[in-house]
Amino acid sequence: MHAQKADQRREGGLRTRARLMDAALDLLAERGEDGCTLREITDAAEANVAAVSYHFGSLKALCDAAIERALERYLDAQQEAVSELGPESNPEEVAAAFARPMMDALLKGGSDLATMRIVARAGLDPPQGWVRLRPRFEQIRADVARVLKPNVAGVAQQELIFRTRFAAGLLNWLVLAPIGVELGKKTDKQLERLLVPVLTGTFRGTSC
Amino acid sequence: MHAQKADQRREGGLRTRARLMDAALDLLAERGEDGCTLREITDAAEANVAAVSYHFGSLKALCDAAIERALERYLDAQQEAVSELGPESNPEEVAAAFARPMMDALLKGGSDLATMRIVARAGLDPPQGWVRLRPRFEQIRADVARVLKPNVAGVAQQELIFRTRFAAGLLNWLVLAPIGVELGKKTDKQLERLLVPVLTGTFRGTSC
DNA sequence: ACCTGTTTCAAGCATCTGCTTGAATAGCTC
DNA sequence: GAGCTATTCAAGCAGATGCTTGAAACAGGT
Repeated sequence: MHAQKADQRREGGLRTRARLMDAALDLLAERGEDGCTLREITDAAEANVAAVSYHFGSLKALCDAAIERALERYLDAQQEAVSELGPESNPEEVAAAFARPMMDALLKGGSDLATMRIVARAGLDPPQGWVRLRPRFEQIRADVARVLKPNVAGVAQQELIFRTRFAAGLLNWLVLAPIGVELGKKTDKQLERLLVPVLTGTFRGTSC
Repeated sequence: MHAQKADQRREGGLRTRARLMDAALDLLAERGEDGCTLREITDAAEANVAAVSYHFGSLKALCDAAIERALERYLDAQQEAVSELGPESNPEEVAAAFARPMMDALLKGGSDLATMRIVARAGLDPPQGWVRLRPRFEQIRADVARVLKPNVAGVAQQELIFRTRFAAGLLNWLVLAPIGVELGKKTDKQLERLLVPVLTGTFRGTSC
């Protein structure tokens, strides 16, 4: 193929592909994988139904791609927030860092919140590419538990990992529940004051 | 109508109605309201498709009825568990009582777990009859917050109600998430030892 | 035996589902 | 212009969806 510029010839194609992706992201966040139809997506993206088959192969493939992108975005944000913790961080700081991506999404709304809602749904109903991403989730939980350990007396590492999963579950539930949208109208500080103590308590359990 | 026994003539009809209800409960718990079809339900209930229209009017009406029954079952169990708390109960006892219905469902599985899964889904996506049941939910949260108040220093009643909502959200997430099924294989004591400290921490926040 | 009201059933209807198809459109090179 | 390739489009297909229909089956009462 003597077409170095063959892919550039039609940036319109890429634009359609991106619009489909964005539309899928929104609808997946709203209604989940079942419940959003091919025609809904193409209508929202202002594209023809055949565009999905052409660009992604199938509706399922498009959804998988959108979900995987959402998961990766979340992992990146979460990893960055947690990586700023030092070995001397107390449980409150860990909770604040851990909740940061979800809180930002709640406050900002839009496609950021959509991303987090997809992540939360993926936690309830693990998608195709879950296996590939799971190590990253486990790594983050292990990191959090390691930082937590010195400051939570008499609780085994394994149990701290469980508590981290519960904390993540709580945040996931929040972005999916109506109360989450409600809390998203508050200010950053208000939300933090409400959420961080709860997560701190989740980490610490009955040991103070 | 001179038919005092007209309703008794066909108890078979009631049996079909009940089978439809049970099948709907199971499928709603598994897949949610979207995602379970008329034919799936009637196949599971070994009934004809027309039976749904005949007994309930429509698929939606059947689902609404099943969801409402699940919510009422949950509210009864929750209310009973919480009512046994006294004004001197500490946060740990409150947490244990509050989590009792969900923990029982996880351990027992079957239609009890199905009921709780429907409740959890209803919390994320409030159904038709939510308005009618909401006061009972609010009453329970207020009761829990009132018992909690004397033992959680310096936290406003309103914030304790929020924490109770978070605690409920955590339990709801648990019955929907794969980890919940996993934890259901443990013993009652093991599950309690794992869950109650976390919920206690959720209630207490950073104040011990 | 006949009637009456309740419940079941097979068949079918209109609509929506995901996906395919063949033709049309547009940019690029020559 | 012609030729090539990438993209878009209207139309249509087979299957699934919720629901309706008219007939049948059945248990009583007369």
